[in-house]
Amino acid sequence: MAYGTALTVLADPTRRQVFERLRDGPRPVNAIAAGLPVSRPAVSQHLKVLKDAGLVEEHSEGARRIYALRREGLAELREWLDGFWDDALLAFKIEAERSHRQMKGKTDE
Amino acid sequence: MAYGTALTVLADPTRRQVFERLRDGPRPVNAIAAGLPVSRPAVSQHLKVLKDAGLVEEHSEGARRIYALRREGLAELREWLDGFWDDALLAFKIEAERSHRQMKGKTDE
DNA sequence: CCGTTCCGTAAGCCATGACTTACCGTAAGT
DNA sequence: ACTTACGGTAAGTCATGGCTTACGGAACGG
Repeated sequence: MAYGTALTVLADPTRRQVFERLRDGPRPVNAIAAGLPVSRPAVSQHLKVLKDAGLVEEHSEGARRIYALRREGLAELREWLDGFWDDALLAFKIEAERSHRQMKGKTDE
Repeated sequence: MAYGTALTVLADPTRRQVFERLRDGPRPVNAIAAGLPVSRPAVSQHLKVLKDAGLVEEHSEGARRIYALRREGLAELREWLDGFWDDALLAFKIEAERSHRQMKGKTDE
């Protein structure tokens, strides 16, 4: 149940910011922490949690640690979410809605 | 940023159990709480949180409150997740895999 | 009515975890 | 070697929130 891990880990707003900052590409801790409302060690701790959860990966480049996104870490969470639309037809409808945001169907709401 | 709300709310394991129990259809609080490792009031509290987050909806039937899943509450979270695959081609592949998996009804793990 | 079932709310306890500061090792520049 | 950037780890503080028990009100059956 790694989707549970992903949910737990991404629940924290600060940690989510850290994670989202990696969207645009790998970065050293420095660059990630810059501008964030918390101290640099706090960011380090968040990165550790993210890494343990398989959501980021890290490699050293000299003195710096470069962190990068691991999209596969989100896979199980995605599948779990998809599981809520288990009917194929309904799933299709959802997909369509997502694609072009226009549904005049009979759905409530 | 309602996806943040959804993440926060679904991060708790017990609350997630409550939520998942509604997958098979609407249920009164009674039925939801049965078998869970926490007290009935705890379940009520979780349901309130879920409702405030737009993840479930509630209507009264006599003395009982019936709770039901609101899949739309997951929409933003889904979109946020999808946003991590911003390359159109890659996104398409993911969609295809998702559809495929659902058609087959095959569960992996 | 009276008891029972249903469930939401209040109050309080307690563990979890997100921060801080302080410190340490390592890498590179001079 | 000395120094300066980089960043992980330790220890301790404090707020958050998930749980419990206790209670109260609403609906239904007898």
